[in-house]
Amino acid sequence: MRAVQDSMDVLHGKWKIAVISSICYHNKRRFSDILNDIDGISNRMLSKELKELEINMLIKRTVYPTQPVTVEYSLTDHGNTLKTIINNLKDWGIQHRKKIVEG
Amino acid sequence: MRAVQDSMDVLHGKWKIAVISSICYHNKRRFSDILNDIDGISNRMLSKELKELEINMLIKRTVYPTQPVTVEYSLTDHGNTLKTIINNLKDWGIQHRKKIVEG
DNA sequence: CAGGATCCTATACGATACTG
DNA sequence: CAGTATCGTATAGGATCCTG
Repeated sequence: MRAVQDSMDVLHGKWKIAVISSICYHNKRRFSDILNDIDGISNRMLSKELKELEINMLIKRTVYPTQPVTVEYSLTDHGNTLKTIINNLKDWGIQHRKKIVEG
Repeated sequence: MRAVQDSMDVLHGKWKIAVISSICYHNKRRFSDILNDIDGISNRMLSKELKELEINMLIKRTVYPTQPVTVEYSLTDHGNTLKTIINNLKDWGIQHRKKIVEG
């Protein structure tokens, strides 16, 4: 039970899983790209979520010294282990929507 | 991506998964029992979470006409389909904790 | 481009007291 | 027992503007 909470401590918030999914799907992804991928997210929140994900070692931030700088986000090996959960959540979400619509 | 969000819409909040886990583990569970199972939850929040879970058809509320009334909560068939996800989250939480501790 | 700073609102959550 | 009502605080999140 505590273990489940440990997971949720990392995945909480409105956008965290969407951010991970975006990076995961594209392998590498830039700030502005993720901003476009996720409908409704603000730069403030994206910045905040990315920072938290990095602290939790789920994503890696790479800076290239271009002008202006280029920043790429990618999943760490540890972050990649979330794929199963994300897929499960996706499958269950589809099931659930069907269930709710059917009544 | 939308599907993942559909799942999170149902599982959001500080206690939802803990409540489901409590009921799931015991098969049937009463209000005061869940209150004791989950460390830190208030009756107000438990009431709120149970109501939302019932609206989303994940749990079933059964009232027995004793004096005072007895109320039992159990998972619906649909609620039971969450077991996989909860187990995944549990396993991942353990992995993650290990990772964080190791550095 | 990749954010940071600021301000503001909404909601989540907690504590406590009360009721059929 | 199984909640509801009320109140107060904290945090999440949104909008906008600014900067190296």
